[in-house]
Parts: sequence; structure tokens; C-alpha cells
Amino acid sequence: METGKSCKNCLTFMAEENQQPSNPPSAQPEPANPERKTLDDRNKMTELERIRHSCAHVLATAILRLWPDAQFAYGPPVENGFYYDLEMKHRISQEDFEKIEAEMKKEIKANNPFEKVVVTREQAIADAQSGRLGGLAERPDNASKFKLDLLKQIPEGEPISYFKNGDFIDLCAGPHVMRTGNIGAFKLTSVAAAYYKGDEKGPQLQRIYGTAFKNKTALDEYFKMLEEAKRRDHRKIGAEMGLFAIDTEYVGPGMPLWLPKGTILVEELEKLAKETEFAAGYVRVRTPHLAKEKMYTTSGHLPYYAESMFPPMDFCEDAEQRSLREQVNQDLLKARSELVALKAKGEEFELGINTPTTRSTLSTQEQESQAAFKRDIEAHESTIRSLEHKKGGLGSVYYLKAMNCPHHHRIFAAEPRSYRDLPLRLAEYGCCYRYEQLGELFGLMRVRSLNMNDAHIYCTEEQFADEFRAVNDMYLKYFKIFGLEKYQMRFSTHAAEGLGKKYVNEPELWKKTEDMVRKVLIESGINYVEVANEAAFYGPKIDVQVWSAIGREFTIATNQVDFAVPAKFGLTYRDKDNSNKTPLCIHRAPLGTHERFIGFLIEHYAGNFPLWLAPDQVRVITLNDDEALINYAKPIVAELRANMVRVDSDFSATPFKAKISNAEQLRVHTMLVIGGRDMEAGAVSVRLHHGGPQGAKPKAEVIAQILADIKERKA
RNA sequence: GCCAGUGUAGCUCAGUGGCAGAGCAACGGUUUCGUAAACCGUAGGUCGUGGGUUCAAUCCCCACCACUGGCUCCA
Repeated sequence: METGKSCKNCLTFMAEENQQPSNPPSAQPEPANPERKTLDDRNKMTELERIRHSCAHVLATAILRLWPDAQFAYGPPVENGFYYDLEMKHRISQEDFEKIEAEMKKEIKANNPFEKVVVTREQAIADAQSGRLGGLAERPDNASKFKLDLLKQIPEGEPISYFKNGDFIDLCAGPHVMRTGNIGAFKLTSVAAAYYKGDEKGPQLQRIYGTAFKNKTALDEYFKMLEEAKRRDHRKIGAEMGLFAIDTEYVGPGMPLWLPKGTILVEELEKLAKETEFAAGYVRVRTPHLAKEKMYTTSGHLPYYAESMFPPMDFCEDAEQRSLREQVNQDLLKARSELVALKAKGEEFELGINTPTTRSTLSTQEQESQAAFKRDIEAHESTIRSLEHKKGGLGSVYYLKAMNCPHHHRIFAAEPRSYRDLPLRLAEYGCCYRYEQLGELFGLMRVRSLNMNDAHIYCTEEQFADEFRAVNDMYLKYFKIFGLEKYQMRFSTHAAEGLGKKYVNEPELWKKTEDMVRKVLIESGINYVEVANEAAFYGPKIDVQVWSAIGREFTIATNQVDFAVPAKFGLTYRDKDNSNKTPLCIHRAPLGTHERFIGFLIEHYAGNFPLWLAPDQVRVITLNDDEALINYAKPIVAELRANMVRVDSDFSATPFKAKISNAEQLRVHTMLVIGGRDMEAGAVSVRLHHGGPQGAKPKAEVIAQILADIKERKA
């Protein structure tokens, strides 16, 4: 229910501090390991991309001068720079950068031309074998193994070319800048491990990232912008504002504690969601955080997703019983896989070329063998049933839920359902737990405990389009409230080759539901991109992608079709014709999870929340601690408080300017300043965190305005 | 999980093989002021945890726990 692809080095352009909403970069993020670009694509490379791509060659040149054994793989330009993947004995660390950059500068100063040489495939293979490709010279005992592999990927008939600068020759289709001297300004930025072709099982390479620009000014601007983005980082602002804490020692990594001010954000969002969902005909439910193992064997999440779930809790205390259950588990596993094999074989048997398809033409022998097959299958099924029964008597295993859908399915199953009950929309801010890899945790954006703005809509096929459209409309409504203008809707579909593996094996249902979703999207005039092979295992989905301050891409919201799991739970409703039918299910989370959504909002607003969301809405500040002033100010505080405004006061003797400064640093949305002049006029002076002094206004007017702005959730 | 880096006061960061430092915040006093930072003082630490080397370790070495930037993953 939650995905997000990382987008390396891409940046959100949000240098202005003045409450500009954060927007995704205009360009598409580079894929993790770029698909092979066609020659056409390559010719579209911008000047900047050519500079960066050329800089990657210069980097390789420098590396080879320092470590001649280096072998190079990919070295493309990316969103904000370039990288080159390489393999060598020496482990590069940032301390090496100075040395490498010095060599690179020499190559740039030499101003060598980038010469293109077109060669035959045979010639290229020979050069790769002699270690010449991606090298400064021949290296007879060190063949250019990655280049050899890359050569294999170049289609027959496509020209093969080298690019040469100085002694360095690389297999490359270009294009490049004319000379190394055209690389205006560059800097190496980081080093990381990367897998060859992004394959975890493949060799692990060292990846050096760098960036390059036309000139020093542009490079400096880029780093300045990076600094700006860091100031907006939700982890930094979260600490400054006291929104959340992550106590890795006592609570655990990835499990944020919501501090009082962060809890305000959480509860304001929940209030918004509850109002919106109530208006849209949802009903609310509540479910436990745990479920028995059977829940997830039935839903199909186990065993495939077990790795992303917290390890199970075993309530079987007796050691003997436990080992017995282990045995039963193994027997079950064996029986199940045998059954799958048998069924597959049975299909083959019935559809086999040499096997007659009609019963009348079956020989006695064949008939007998088919009957034996059936008996075998039945025997296995009965074994499985009895093993499951046996297992039930041997204590229970519980899992922390990683998603709410199965619980909601059981709520659907808790009462008999009629077509008149549909669509049934079950909503819950459910708390889920996912055992994300340690290295993947990222502030609030990627966590292990998460509160989802979840709901499941059970509906008939006829109702589907309207329901799906209504969900999309809800997204758009929310995005308007938050001033979220640029995001990307990603429609994820299945891939035929994954049927039966990554995806439930229902080719027709896939096609049907994907067509339905596509139709809704087109009819609603929503801009989207369609991505194959990214669907959930139970159906197609739409994800909404946004970008964090430092440029990571995240799924902020999701809307998914599920045509598979309700059937696994045997969910049915009684239709008009008195038959039992399985409902379709829409999983949706327009506000994603509290963790990610608030993480995103913090960066989106740079901590300067609109009044309705601001943890500190109003602070009343007196010019000094004069008693008359305080007596004038107190009823204003009381009135705001009585109207549920988050207001506090500073009547202390601290110098006035310091009191203003304190409130500003806290990001108090509205400061009501009261001095002698205000008191005499029955006024207050308004100062906004974003907007500065607004002058004196009658106090009743100011209070009314504050209440109205909160009520309408004014941006 | 993998690669590289980091871990010193609540925060931002200095620092050294030989008594642990600053600014801000906190606390106590003084200050009575018109829109972003008044002054004086006090307190605050097992230098991430555990082990090793050493007469002596916050510093050097090893392991672990976390964090940061990537990679992989992401129902």
C-alpha cells in the first residue's frame, strides 16, 4: 500500500523562503539504472547533460591514472550530476576526492578533444578483451569485463563507437562536449556501493557521484540551493519545532514518538479526514494491531511479504508442542507444494497435445490414470485440511499487522451483506508495522510504525467507476487544501510475465480492472503516467508521487483496486438474483500515513504551517509587564481559548524585542502585540510569522478573523 | 542487508594520548522596553556502548548500537 522510488540527487527547487509550496523537479527522475538509451534519446541530450557525461569520462581518466586496475561499468549523467560505477582493489573514500579532482583538473586543463571513433563489433570485442576499453592503455591480464557485457547489449546493426580523450578510450555512443576544457566547473560529491545493473545478486561496484556545470557560478548556486533544501528538511524542522522524536535506544529506529506539537498536526489531519470521509458516506471502524497467522496465509501476504513484517509472536509455550508444530508446518508446506505441482501436472495432462480432449475418446487406461490423479489431488487436499486442524490445536502465532485490509475484510465478513449494503466504505486511521530495512529508514518519510489514512470500499462492478472517481476527487480536494499543485499520478499495471508469481493469475480481471481505471482517469481529465509491472499483487493502482526537500521521491497517497483478496476470504454479498457474489475492493489512502504526510507537509510549508494546522496558532504579547496591559490582554487570551484556539501569552518583563523573537523562532502563526496605544484604542497589533507587522485593528475584528480562518482552513 | 562517512552539554559545533570547551537554550537575579535576540550569574558531560593497546584513552585498534549520503528493497 505504499511505494516510493528513490530519485538520486534530484532536488526540489524551492530556494525562496516565502512559503512557496514545494514542487517536484520538472524533469523526470532518472531510473535507478537507466534503461539502455536509444541513439535518438542520446542525441536529445542537453548541453548540461553532455558536460556531465563528459565529466564522467574525465573522472574515469583521473581514476585510471591513480589506480590503473580500475574497471568501469556505467557512467551516465543523472538529474543533478553524473556518476561512474567502477570496480578496483582500492576502496575510495571521500579523502581521495581531492587527489582525484586534482587529476581531473589536469585533464580539463589539457583541453583534449573528445574524438569519436566508429569500430566494428569484432574490433570492439578485441579491445575489450585486451583491457583497452575504459582504460588508458592495454591491460592484457585485465580484460574490460563490464564493457564486454555492455557490448552484448548493443543490438546487431547499431553502430559501435568509442570516445577518446587523451589516452582514455571508452565504449560510448556519446554525445560529448567538444573538448575536456568545455567542462566549466565540477565537484565530486559522494561515494556509494552500487550493484552492477542494479541487481542485488550481481557484483557490487563502487559508485562515485559528482556534479558539473557550465561555470563556477552555476556550481556555487547549486550547492547554495542544496543548503537551502537542508534547512527545509523535515528532520531538522521537526526537532526545532518539537514535533516528533525518534528514540532509537528505548523505542526503536523508525518508530517516531509524536510530541505534543506534532500530535496537534496528527489530530488536525484526522479531523479533516473524518469530516471529509463522513461527508463522502464512509463509516468508521477500529481494529487491533495484531492478527493470527491465518489472516496472512489467507490474504496471501505470507509467505511472500513475511520479510517486511515484524517477526511473529509465538504464544506456544510448551517446547514439545512447539517442535510438534514445527513438524506440522513443514508437512503443510510439503503438502501444499505437492498439491500445486499436481495441479499443474493435471492441467498439462488435460491439455497435452497427445491427450484426446473429449471423454469419449479416452482409453480405459487413460481414464484410470485420470481418476487416479483426481484421487491423489483429493487426498492431498484432505491431508492439508487435517494438518491445518492439527496446527490449530497447537497454540497460536500472531503477527503485527502490516496493513489494515485483512482486518477490514473480516469486518465485511462479520455480518451477512446484501447488494443493498454496497458500496460499503470502511475507514480507519489504522496503525501498522513494517519491518523496513535499517538503511531505508528516513526520518518520518520511511518508518516502521505508521498510521494510515486507510479505507476499503466494497462495491459491485457497476459501482466501481463512480467509487473510484469519487476517491480521485477526494485526493484533488485535499491537494487543493494543502496547495499541492505539482505531483505525479502514477498508474501501475501488471505485466503478463508476472502472472501467477508477482500477480494473481487472473489475466481477464487484470485487463478489465485496468481498463476501468484508465477510463476513469481519462474521463476525469487527470494527468498521469502509466507504468507497467508496478501493480499490487491483487490489482492495479494509482500512486501519487511527491518529492522531499532533498529530492527523494515518495508515494504520498495511493488508490488501489483489489479483485483478488476478497475472494480469498470468501467475502460475498447476496445479489438481486439471490446469488452470492464477490465484491470488488478499493484500497485508498489519500492522506497516506500520518508519518509520511506530515513529513511532507513540514517540508512543503518549511515549518510555516497555515493557521488551522499551526501547532502554535496565536501568542498574545504585552509590551511590558504593566498590570493594566496584562488585564487588558487576559480576556483576549481567554476568549480565543474558549473558542478552541491554540493560544498562549507572554506577559513577562523580558525586553519586548526578545519576546517577538522568541515567538518568531517558535513559528507562532499570529502574534497579537499589545501596548498602551492598543489598550487605549481597544485594539491589538497583529504580527504574522509570515508577513510581519500588520498594524493595529479592533480586537473583536481580529478575533473574528482568526476564528474564520481556522474554520475554513485557509491556506 | 551492502559501501563510505559521522557520533563530545537540550541544540549548533570547537578540542587534545595527561583536570572537558564555546555560543544559543535552561535556571536565578537585574532590566519596563512599540515589532527578530538587554545585562550579570548558576547549573549542565561515563566525550554513542562494550572490549583491547597504554603508566594514562574522549583521542589509537576491534566489535556492536545508531545516524547521514548513496545502493538494494519498498504490499
